[in-house]
Amino acid sequence: MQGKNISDIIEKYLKEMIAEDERVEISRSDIASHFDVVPSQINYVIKTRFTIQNGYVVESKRGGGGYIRIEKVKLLDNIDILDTLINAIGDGLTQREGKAIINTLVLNDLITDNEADLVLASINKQTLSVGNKLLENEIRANIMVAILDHLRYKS
Amino acid sequence: MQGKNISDIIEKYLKEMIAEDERVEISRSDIASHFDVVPSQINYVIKTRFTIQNGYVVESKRGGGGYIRIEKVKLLDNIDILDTLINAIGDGLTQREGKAIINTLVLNDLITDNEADLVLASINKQTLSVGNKLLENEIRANIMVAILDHLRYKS
DNA sequence: CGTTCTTTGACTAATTCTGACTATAATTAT
DNA sequence: ATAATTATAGTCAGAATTAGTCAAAGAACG
Repeated sequence: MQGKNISDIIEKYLKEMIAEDERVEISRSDIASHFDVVPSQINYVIKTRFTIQNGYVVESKRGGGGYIRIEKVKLLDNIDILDTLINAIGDGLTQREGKAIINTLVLNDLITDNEADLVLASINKQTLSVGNKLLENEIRANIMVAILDHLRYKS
Repeated sequence: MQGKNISDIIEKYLKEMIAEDERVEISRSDIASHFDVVPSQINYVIKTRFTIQNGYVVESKRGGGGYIRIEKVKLLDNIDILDTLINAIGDGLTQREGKAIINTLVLNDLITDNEADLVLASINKQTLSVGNKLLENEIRANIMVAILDHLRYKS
């Protein structure tokens, strides 16, 4: 698993940093030049090895003082149901289906009533009205998946 | 909110002043020379970090004895601010502006940290990515307004 | 062999920094 | 009073500095 290619080496390097600090902020170009690879390879490493499924949350900022921040989060136990729901969503979700999912989340104590109300407001038909049913359902699906992904861990 | 770029440092400095006094009056050129930047950088810092979305109101005066006054507003005292925010949103909202608003809502105890995280996931750039930035910002604006409207009914 | 994973780089996007030019208010000179 | 001068702050566009995307080429794997 280690050392076969440069991506694995960079992965190991970053994970050693995170093992110490739980949260790490890097400069993409610094890491890239340290390992003598093109900067976009850092994006590749992050996209393939620091996913939320693996328990990592990544944020970044461009411009002067820009950074990539990688944080290790603790995944919760209930994630099977989340995977199931995400798979069911696919790339489209109607309002009715969305409401059903939110209901499930409340019943399983994954979100509170108040949180459910906010999510409902977000995925509401009028809120997402965009003159194209297919696109609307796709956006609703994206939002729902983002929320389910967030529920994978505790902040 | 780090210290790698000078704008963040100036932001932090000003917020420390405001933390003490709730309202602060500065001389643009003094601050600029204190941090050794051009004066217009102070405008940049204010425009990007002390907006109404961030919960600040800024007034200024030119000419002799001129100043820039920054004041932190409280949503509780001032429920009109919700309308002001909705107005400011108009028909487009960037991710950055959205984050600022959500942060302000948390600081004013209108939503919890968990609720904020869910809303953040909803309005995230990746989530709303639809290949058209104008449309993306419009959807984000719709979501944010729906949330703010919901909050108004609750209180 | 064909498939999947890795590497590369050209192009894009976001954010910050800078300076020339503009606008406004107070003070001083006529 | 009015005009000229001085002292502030504002705007805007371009340069500089980061990071992101995407697709094609190359390597490894089965």
